[in-house]
Amino acid sequence: MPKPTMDDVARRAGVSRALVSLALRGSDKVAEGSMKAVLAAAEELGYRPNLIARNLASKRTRTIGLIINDLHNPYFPGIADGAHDAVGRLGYRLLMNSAFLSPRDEISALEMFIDLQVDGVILTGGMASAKAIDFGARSVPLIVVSRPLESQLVDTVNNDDFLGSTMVIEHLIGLGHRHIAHVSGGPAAGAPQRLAGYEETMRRHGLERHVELGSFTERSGVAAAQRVLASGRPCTAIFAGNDLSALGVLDVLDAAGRRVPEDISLVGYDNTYVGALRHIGLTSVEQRRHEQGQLAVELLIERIEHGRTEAVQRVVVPSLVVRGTTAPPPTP
Amino acid sequence: MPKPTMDDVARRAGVSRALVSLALRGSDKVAEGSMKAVLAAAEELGYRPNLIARNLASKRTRTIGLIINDLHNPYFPGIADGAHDAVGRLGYRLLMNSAFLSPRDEISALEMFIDLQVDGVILTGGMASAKAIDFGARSVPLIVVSRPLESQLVDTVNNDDFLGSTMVIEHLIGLGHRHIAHVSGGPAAGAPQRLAGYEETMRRHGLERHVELGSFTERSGVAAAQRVLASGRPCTAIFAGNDLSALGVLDVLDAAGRRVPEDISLVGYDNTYVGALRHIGLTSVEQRRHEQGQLAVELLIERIEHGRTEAVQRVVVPSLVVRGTTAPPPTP
DNA sequence: CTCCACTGTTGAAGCGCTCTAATCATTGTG
DNA sequence: CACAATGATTAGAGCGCTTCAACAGTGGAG
Repeated sequence: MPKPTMDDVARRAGVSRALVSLALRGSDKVAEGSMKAVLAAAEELGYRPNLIARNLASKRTRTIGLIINDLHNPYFPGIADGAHDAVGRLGYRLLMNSAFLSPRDEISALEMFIDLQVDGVILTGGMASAKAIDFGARSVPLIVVSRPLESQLVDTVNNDDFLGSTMVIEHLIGLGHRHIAHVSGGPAAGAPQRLAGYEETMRRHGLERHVELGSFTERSGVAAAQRVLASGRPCTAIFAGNDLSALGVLDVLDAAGRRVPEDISLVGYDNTYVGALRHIGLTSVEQRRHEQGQLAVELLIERIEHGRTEAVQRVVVPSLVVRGTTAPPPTP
Repeated sequence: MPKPTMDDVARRAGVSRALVSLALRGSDKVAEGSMKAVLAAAEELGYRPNLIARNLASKRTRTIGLIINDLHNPYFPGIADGAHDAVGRLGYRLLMNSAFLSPRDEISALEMFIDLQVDGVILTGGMASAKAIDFGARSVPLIVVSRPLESQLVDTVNNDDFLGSTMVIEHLIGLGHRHIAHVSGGPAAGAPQRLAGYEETMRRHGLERHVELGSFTERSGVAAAQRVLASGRPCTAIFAGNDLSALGVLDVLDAAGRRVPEDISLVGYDNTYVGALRHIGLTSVEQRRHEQGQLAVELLIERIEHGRTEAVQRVVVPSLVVRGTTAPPPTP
């Protein structure tokens, strides 16, 4: 049997389709009696409004699309949680997709959301070109989270990566480290800012820089750490661009028999639950993901409902979380 | 300026809307010349088909909805990857949502997909009632992954939890362990089967059982491990129901100064990348997630395109991955 | 030539809803 | 008691597309 439509409900309740439409959306111009009749009829028929038809007719979807760059990265769920909370509170729906770490998939996820006419899109992390993002922003309110981006069109929410990175290096220098290597994230979201914070702070303290390229994945952390060790350059501390790559670094240090933090200190970024496990106890930087996710939804809805058009850039303040992987360098 | 519609393209190309529709979907009954004219016109206008309208008219969406039980659990991304691959290969789209670990959110995600008229839904993990799931299955082809479920309506894909669990216990017993505690997952997906495998195997070997209730989260692993230690019962090995809770157990053992595996062995389930980190080196059970994700999509499309209606239950064979957290028990 | 079978194309109906403007029913006012 | 005002309801157009039946145009068979 085909699904009941609004007409079926109308017939059963003895009213017009228009009234059913109003009643089901809780309009206050529907008489109490009619309201009850409609709700009863809908209940009896097991009626569920067809969102496709509704969206087509109303040209609104009350839906926000969330694109997660990498499902494997424990950084992102916190953002999703924040978005989920805000969306529920503000009467919207959430629809998610992943970029599967590929700029191409990222763009097609964005296009899909645009074609589905979602009211707004949140892009987290990711590496799609700024041009592609701006292009998308011409079709839908768009906000980019956890990825610093210069744009006249899209809003952004970020933690202050430069500051967070500076805090890390100051912490290590404060402990007495002079030889600090950085495993960068390359072009990944926020990585250039973290690199800049590292370089600026090292320079300010007159220390020599040592950067190895990574990509915010565990694998890249492994490769970068191997290069650090192979380089033969003195190194008493490694600042990895994110927790995930720090875990890769940790693996290599373990395998090489270098004790953490006795022989070498290690810091990550993102304060993920994995790093927080006591067994790992990674010193890291908290980004306030939940807040970022909520903020993103709120900003988006500001655009959707109040028609704001000038782009805003929101920055949340990161904080250093000191755990067991950092200590003074070994005394020679 | 409003977005161009199909009529705009038709006008510009000097053909009818119906022909544009055919051309854009690559029909072979469109003359070469018309095809080119239509594509050119669409290109020039920057036309993108409105999926909502298309879906309404065609009553198909070529979209599969994937509901992930817990974004924080590193188990699920592997399933999503598998689904993503299969979906791309078979010409469908993927849309995701999370149950945010809540049966209520799980059901509303399911309802949302139904209301959006997706062609099929994949439910991973989760704890929604079988009744609710069967109800949903009456509205959309549904498949449940990584959660054993008896149902006449929905397909399922699982690893053989009973077997996997048996392998774990046999491994521990083979190492010489006699006092093996199990941190179960309660009613969580697959947990009862793993519990059964534990109990059956222990019984068969004439060993005493020791079960502490958990819930497949890290926190629950912490609490359960504390109870194991506080119980005063002898225990040389712990089998946690999944990797996530094993990590919680590990935390407690670390804090209590119990060395793993010298004092106590630890096994997880799921073979997540976190457990695989050398620094942790958790012995675990591989579930072939990628395969499960692919299989789910294939089964779903079988229903969608070939109208299969009898439910099938697919089982993939798990395998034990021995790492550094298991060793013979300490000699007294 | 006529007839038929194609190939390519189109008009129009319709998917299930929303929303505007018009209609109907009821009440209050002078 | 006529008339305006208010409240409740509905007809109908329309959202942007697909689809189906119908229709030209072409060419080959008879």
